[in-house]
Amino acid sequence: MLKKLDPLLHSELRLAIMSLLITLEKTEFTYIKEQTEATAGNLSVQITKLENAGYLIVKKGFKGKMPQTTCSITKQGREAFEKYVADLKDYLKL
Amino acid sequence: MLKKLDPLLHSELRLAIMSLLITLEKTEFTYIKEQTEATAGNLSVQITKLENAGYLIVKKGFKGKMPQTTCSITKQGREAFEKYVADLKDYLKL
DNA sequence: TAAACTAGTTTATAAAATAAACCAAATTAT
DNA sequence: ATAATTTGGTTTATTTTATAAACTAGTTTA
Repeated sequence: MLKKLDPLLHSELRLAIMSLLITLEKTEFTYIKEQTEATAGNLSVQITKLENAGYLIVKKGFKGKMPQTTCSITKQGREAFEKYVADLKDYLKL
Repeated sequence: MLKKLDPLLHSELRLAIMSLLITLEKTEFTYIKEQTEATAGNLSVQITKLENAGYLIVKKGFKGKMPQTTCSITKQGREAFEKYVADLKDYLKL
């Protein structure tokens, strides 16, 4: 029987965000925006969802005088990602 | 850069349907319903979407006196599934 | 022959994704 | 100096999607 996929990760943009974070460990909002080609609004919403789930943490500071938001993945987020990959493999026949 | 995922396949239920069809080649509606634990209504809707996209074909007949709907994957469906798997691998770091 | 079940479809509702509008401050041009 | 533009976002509204509820048509069982 196929496992239920984590609905929080089964979203193209959120998966892309997590995919970046899993290799980069710490990433700026603007960089994620560039890489994913998402709109800022959409990105903001999806990052907040991942934050609320405890999959990443958001730090707000400044780079020079400009505001800067950085995200980093949590242990919980990493584990959720790995579980998602494992669950999905059954669907993909991998 | 991450590839855009086929939105038709990036749906848990539709992916489960395609996942069944890709190995079984021909499958009854009722069997898909059992395996996926989806409601009949939801399943009917999602099968129609896959049919409209040309990813599967639906045949209606009878098993004894009872109506029977069977689905089978098309070449196009198989190719779309394979492309989806390939695209998704980048997200999953596989 | 009435009640319950099978095999679905259609339609309505809930949830999710996305875009549009907005805000505050910084930078650039006049 | 100040007006216009850009940066870095958030909030809210709209669209899309997923899901569930209600319905249809016929069959089997009591």
